Parts: sequence; structure tokens; C-alpha cells
Amino acid sequence: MSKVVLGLSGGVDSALAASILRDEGYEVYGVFLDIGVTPPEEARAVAEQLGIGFEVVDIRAELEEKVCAPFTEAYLDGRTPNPCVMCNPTVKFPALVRVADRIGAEYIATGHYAKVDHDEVSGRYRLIRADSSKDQSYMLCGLGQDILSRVIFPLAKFEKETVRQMAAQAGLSVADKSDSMEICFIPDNDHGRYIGSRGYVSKPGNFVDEAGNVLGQHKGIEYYTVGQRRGLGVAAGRRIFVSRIDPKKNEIVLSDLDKMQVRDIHIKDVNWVSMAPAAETFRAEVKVRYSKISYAAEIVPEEGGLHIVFDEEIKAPSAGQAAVFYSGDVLLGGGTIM
RNA sequence: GGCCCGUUGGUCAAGUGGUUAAGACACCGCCCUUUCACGGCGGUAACAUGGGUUCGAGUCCCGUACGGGUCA
Repeated sequence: MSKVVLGLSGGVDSALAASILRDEGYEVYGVFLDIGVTPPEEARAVAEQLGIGFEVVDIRAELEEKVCAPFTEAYLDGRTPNPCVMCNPTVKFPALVRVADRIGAEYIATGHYAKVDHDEVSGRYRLIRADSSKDQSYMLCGLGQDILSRVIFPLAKFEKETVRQMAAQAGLSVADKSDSMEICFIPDNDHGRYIGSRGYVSKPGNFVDEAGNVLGQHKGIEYYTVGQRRGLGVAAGRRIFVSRIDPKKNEIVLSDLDKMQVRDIHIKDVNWVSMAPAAETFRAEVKVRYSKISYAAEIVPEEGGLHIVFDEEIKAPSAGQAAVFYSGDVLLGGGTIM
């Protein structure tokens, strides 16, 4: 019987994933990754209910080093980090792999909505969008071949609603638990406050227009992201958005929508997933934020990263977010917007 | 000081005797969403003040307060 180590959060998705794997004949070993925020009780209860192995693994130190610290630093530098994208390849999946290696499991699994396959031609493990509208492949763009070669995503072909129904049928106690949507280490969803709790004192400053006229006061640049409209408190009579964050001057520039369209971006720290690193220009559809549509673009390799030129102007990409490029449903790779 | 103009929700701004007093932006809520956001839907909220005229006043008249202009 094949062993699989599954990340068990205590939510519906991972619980059903465990149930599915068990029913398929795997020996499932549930691992709760402890970050010191949510207690492991629900996950433990699910494991007991399913009769699978269970363990709590403390990942606070790795999370702090690989995610929390860089996360904070990025915000203070005027960028908008994506902690989930950072965490998956550096903390979450490696932690599961470590347990797998220790207990002699070949596979690891999570409750993500995404697919993995192995392409005979290229010899690569590919990451594919899930059938579900809930596709989460974007969040996994940093995973390497070493990890993908061992990953199983049991929820790949299910819709969220189906998952809930199946969970209810399986009698899982967490079947109707609501989805978590906030950053896991910031349960109150207030990242500005979180950064403050790490000892940083917010520096209020000016909102200015493109000519430099002061439009209002901001609470501190770490509270904002490029493309943001709500929460600015500036009544201009028309919708205006954050178009630039200047950490040096501690200023935030507000502009009309048409003045902040962008034709191209540069990305760094590129991770090639379903294709080998490209030396030549190629075309793909690029997602600049999660839960956003993808835009057709030409991708040009350059020193240190990629230059992405969109066919049409797109709205407000934000430095620090992941740009992920696809060919159809295949996630080719991704990088960090500069 | 004299004369003139203005004062409507948090901001801007319609309204010209009878309106449930527009709209935009902001704000709040919900939906969406394993990041931050975008987006969608909905909601709260106003006639500077005191007197008149009139069946009826944000709309007309007078006084007061505040703001702007102008004249010696």
C-alpha cells in the first residue's frame, strides 16, 4: 500500500482529500502544520474520524524566516507580497516532504484545487489548472519538479460544491465549515496591524495626485497596494486608485484608471514549472493576480528574469505579486513582479 | 463700513413654490476571494440659522452668522 503524507488543516478540502485518498487505498498520514494560530484539534478530530495517522509539525520558525519576515519587509518597501505563493514552495510543501521522507512515504498531498501530470515528451511534471472555478494553481506557481513529482491533488476534478456534498456524505464533521480566506498567520485580516505588532510604527504621509498636489493623508504605506480604490478616504468625485507607492518620500500617488494602465512588466525569481527555462520569446496567457483573468502576452527572456509584454494594456499590476503564465490550462511558470 | 454674491448629506453637486430633495465620490454592509486588491450588489446620510409671505418654501421676502467679491 502506498503511503501519502497529507496536509490536514482542519478545513473541508483537506479533510475530503484525506477521505478520497484513503478510499482509493492509500495509507494516509495527516500532518497539521502548526503556525501557532489555530489549534490542531479539528484536524486531529478529522484524522481520528477517518482512522488515519496524524501528527502536528511545528513550522513557526520556517514560516517566520521564509514568509513573515520577507512579507513585512516587502510591505515596508512599498511592494505587495503574496504570502501564500511564498509559503507553498518554501515552507508548506517542504515540510510535508520532510515528513514523507522520514516515514517512508512516496507521496505528499494537499487539498488544493489543481492538477499535476507527467509529460512524457518533456519529461516534466506539469501543473494544470483545476476544472473547478476555484482553481488554485496560481498559488502553486513556485513549486519545483522535485516536489511536483511526488504531489497528489485529490480534489483536482471536483467543484467546491461537490466537495462539500461528498464531505457531508462521508460524514465529515467539517463538511459545512466555511472557507478560510485570510492570510493564515494574520487571522484578523489586518496586515497593517500585523506589521505594527512586529514593532514597526506606521508613518502617516500624503496622498498626492500626479502633479504632486496633496489629496489627503494615508495611514502608512504598508496599508495599501497598487490598484486599490476603497479605503482611501479621498472623495475625488470619480473613482481613483493607488497608482504608485513611494517608500522614500512616503507618498502614495492616486490616479484615474486610464492613467494607470500598463503595457508591460518585468518579473524576477522565475520558476519554470511545466516547461524548461526558455531562451527564446514565447507567447502565453498571464495572470497578474489571483482570481483575475489572464491576459495574452509575449514573454521575452532578459537578464535576471522575464519581460512580459501584454497585447493590450492591463490595469494595475502590483510589485511583489506573482505573475503566472499559462498555455491554456497548463501553468508554465511564474515569477515576482518588479 | 456701503453694495453685491454665496451657504443643500463626509466631499463635490442637482434642484428654480407642491419632488420619496438627484447623481458622483467617500463611508458602511453583503457577495466574490487560501495574498493584497479589483469587481458586483445594497445601505446610512443634507436644505447654515431665526422670523415672515403662501393652502404649501431648499426654492420668495427680512434679520443673524459664516465665506467670497467689490467700492472709497
